[in-house]
Amino acid sequence: MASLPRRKQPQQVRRNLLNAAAEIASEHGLEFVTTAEVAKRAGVTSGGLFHHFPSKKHLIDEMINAFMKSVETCIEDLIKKDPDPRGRFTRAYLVSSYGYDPRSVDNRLLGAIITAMNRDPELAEPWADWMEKQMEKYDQEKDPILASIVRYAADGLWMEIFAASHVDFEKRQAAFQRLMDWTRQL
Amino acid sequence: MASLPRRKQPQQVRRNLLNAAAEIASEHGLEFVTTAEVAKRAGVTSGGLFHHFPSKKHLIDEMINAFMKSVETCIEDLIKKDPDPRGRFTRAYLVSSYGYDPRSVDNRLLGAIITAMNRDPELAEPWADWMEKQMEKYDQEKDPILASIVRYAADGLWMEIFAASHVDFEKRQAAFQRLMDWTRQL
DNA sequence: GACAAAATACCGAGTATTCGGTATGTTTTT
DNA sequence: AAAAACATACCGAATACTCGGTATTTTGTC
Repeated sequence: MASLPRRKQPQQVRRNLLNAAAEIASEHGLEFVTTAEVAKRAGVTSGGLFHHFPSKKHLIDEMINAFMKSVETCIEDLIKKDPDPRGRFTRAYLVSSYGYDPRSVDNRLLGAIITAMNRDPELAEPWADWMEKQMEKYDQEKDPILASIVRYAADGLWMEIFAASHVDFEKRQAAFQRLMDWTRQL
Repeated sequence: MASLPRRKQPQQVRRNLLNAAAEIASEHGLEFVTTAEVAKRAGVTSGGLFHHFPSKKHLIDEMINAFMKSVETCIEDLIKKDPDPRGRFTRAYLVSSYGYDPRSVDNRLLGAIITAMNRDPELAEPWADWMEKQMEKYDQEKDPILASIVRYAADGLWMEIFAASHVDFEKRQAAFQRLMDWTRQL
């Protein structure tokens, strides 16, 4: 079968570059994302990459923003599907933190991004703004302190997977269950 | 006053090198720790550094181990000074997580190290072993699940400082207080 | 204690490699 | 023909690490 002449799809190449960057960051960490490797995985040369992005920073920033957006929509979906209005946001936040598979691409990528946030605080701002907006919308809870504790614990649950070498999954599950129960009485 | 001829103090130079590495890591992140800069800050040339350490990795690993040891002794001191035997370990863990000043050298260094743990899991093992040992010693609590939740929340409290751009310190303080109360009834 | 010998501590100029980025072509689409 | 979408060939700076040499300290011997 004679293949049709391949038409160039620049926007697809662009997406490929962003995906390649995310892939490398999740596999080995943000520091291993080099322009040469990203270009190679996207089936393009270095020159091609710099045709689509004026600098490496632009590429990375756009990749991070795209991922954060996907996390946001994930949480928003969980909220929409939740029949119980009490503590919806906090519960969705908890589920999304706990649900991550330690080896998953997303979890490792999120780790790389949070790391980058520490170095570059302006990266954290869109996320903080979104959080604040969600809080205003949903945080009309009876016990906002308990809600914040649940969210702190959710972060801890996530970090355990991110940084710990071996984990007691039974205890972890039990802690998650109790936290979930707490969100019902918010 | 004529200064005495300066005697060489190799072990002091060694410490200076380790301190310089920690300093740079806490100021700008582990990725900015270069052998040249470390040597410069320690008042030594690159060659001098590699006389004391066979590779950069050896230098970094030793620096990390030293810092982890200091955190361990900090927690152990808190335990010793605590008159209430109930939930001692969990309380000390919580205090040490909450107490960190966001801008402090130690907190930023710890961030850099935890980041490195994700990339290099063998770095996390000594810490995990120590944690397990502490758990066996102190975790004879009535409610081990609640204890683990408090510790998860402590990690979350720490991470908020590490990664967030702006923080509600009042709410943070309130959450800390309630967590402290919980440790009294463990 | 004097003194040579050996070991240690350190210097500083390199080396090979990697990386982000550029300048300039060549092909494809419009 | 003009513009967009790439490829090719470089550049300059940075980095971990090496290596030959020198200064300093310690050790062994009388």
